[in-house]
Amino acid sequence: MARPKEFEPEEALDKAMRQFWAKGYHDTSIRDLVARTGVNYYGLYGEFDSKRGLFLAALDRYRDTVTSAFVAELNKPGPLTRSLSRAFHRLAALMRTADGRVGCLMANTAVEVAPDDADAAAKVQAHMKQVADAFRARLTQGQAAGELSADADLDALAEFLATTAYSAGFLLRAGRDDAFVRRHVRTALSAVR
Amino acid sequence: MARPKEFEPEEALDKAMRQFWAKGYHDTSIRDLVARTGVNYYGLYGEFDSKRGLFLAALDRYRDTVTSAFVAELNKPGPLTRSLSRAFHRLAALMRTADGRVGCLMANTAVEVAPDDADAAAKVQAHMKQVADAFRARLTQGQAAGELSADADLDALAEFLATTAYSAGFLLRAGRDDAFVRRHVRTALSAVR
DNA sequence: TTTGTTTCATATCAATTGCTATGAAATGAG
DNA sequence: CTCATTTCATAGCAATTGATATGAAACAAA
Repeated sequence: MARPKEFEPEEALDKAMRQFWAKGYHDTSIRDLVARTGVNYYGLYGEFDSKRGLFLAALDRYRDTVTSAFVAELNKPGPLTRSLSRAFHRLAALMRTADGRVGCLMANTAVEVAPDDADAAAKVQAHMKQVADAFRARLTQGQAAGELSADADLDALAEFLATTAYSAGFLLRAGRDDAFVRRHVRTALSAVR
Repeated sequence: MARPKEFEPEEALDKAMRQFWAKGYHDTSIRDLVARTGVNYYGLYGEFDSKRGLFLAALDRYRDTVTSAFVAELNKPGPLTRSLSRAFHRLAALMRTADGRVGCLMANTAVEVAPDDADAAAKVQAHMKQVADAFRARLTQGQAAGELSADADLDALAEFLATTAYSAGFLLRAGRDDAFVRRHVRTALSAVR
């Protein structure tokens, strides 16, 4: 018994996420978010409390969509080397959106807001752990299959690959072309043996 | 025949650089810069034209001080492996300032401002080239000394190491501890052979 | 249709932004 | 000392910020 909302919260959150992804937190205003989501102030504040609340929700959505897609790609069957290179290829695709080469929202956030926002920092940390865990699981599986030397330090390699993923996002956002990023990843993967 | 300035331009620029380094561009206000440098609006604008002008000048100063120090460390005599690991150790020290683990100003700028500021982007690009060139020169020297396989792709390795340097800055800013960064660098260096 | 509730569109708020103007203070030339 | 010049300290500017208030519009229950 009331006027219905004219927006889908998930859809609005997705659009807000893309805005933060492209422009960062400080350079995105509420008015930008209103324009991009098509949701007015009332709806935005009613749903997310504040600009910061919306941002934190966007980080969660990023984890549930982009990060998940990457991890899923990594878990697809196939030989280890092919798995890794395919996952990084997918990563590059994910970081190239309609807004351009936006990189990784979590990496961008780690640089721009995490030093001054404990909640954002916690979400970034959780994300990094999630990615490193996914790599570690895949490496463990590969080691069991004999695709990796028995004495390889899986923890170190997993964290290294996770950081390499962030580097790829950084390079794309910094304007390096796909070939440059591909070469970087190829060199990094040469450490996995 | 006039009132003398009460500040040293270089010294003020250095303080401004550290402010941008710690807090980024958008989250630093002119008032923050006035407070930190001790120079008033008149002096700041007379010397640097605008907030953006001051920022661009700060990027130049970073290149001339921090980047230079890193490159100098890399060029110190010694075996290749030791040179590299010592350079990365120095890097970690440079990225830990009185403001905390601030990472690399150029990397931070690449993420936060470069996508929307061509001049800043150009300075970041120049910095990346400078670092990669330094690594390439050191690798070439190492290869000549037989410390590196004859068929090693020096261009790829140099860019990889440059990106690894940025990654180290990223990790520090993201809050990872020194041991984590050290391990990452060690794993990365295993690709240099 | 009436009424109560919720959302919409927009106006408005105080605070902050980058930047400029203003007058007092500090110098050295005459 | 006088005075022109430059810097200092601070007040002020319009514009933008995050956030809220207000009244009209859109529903469903009665």
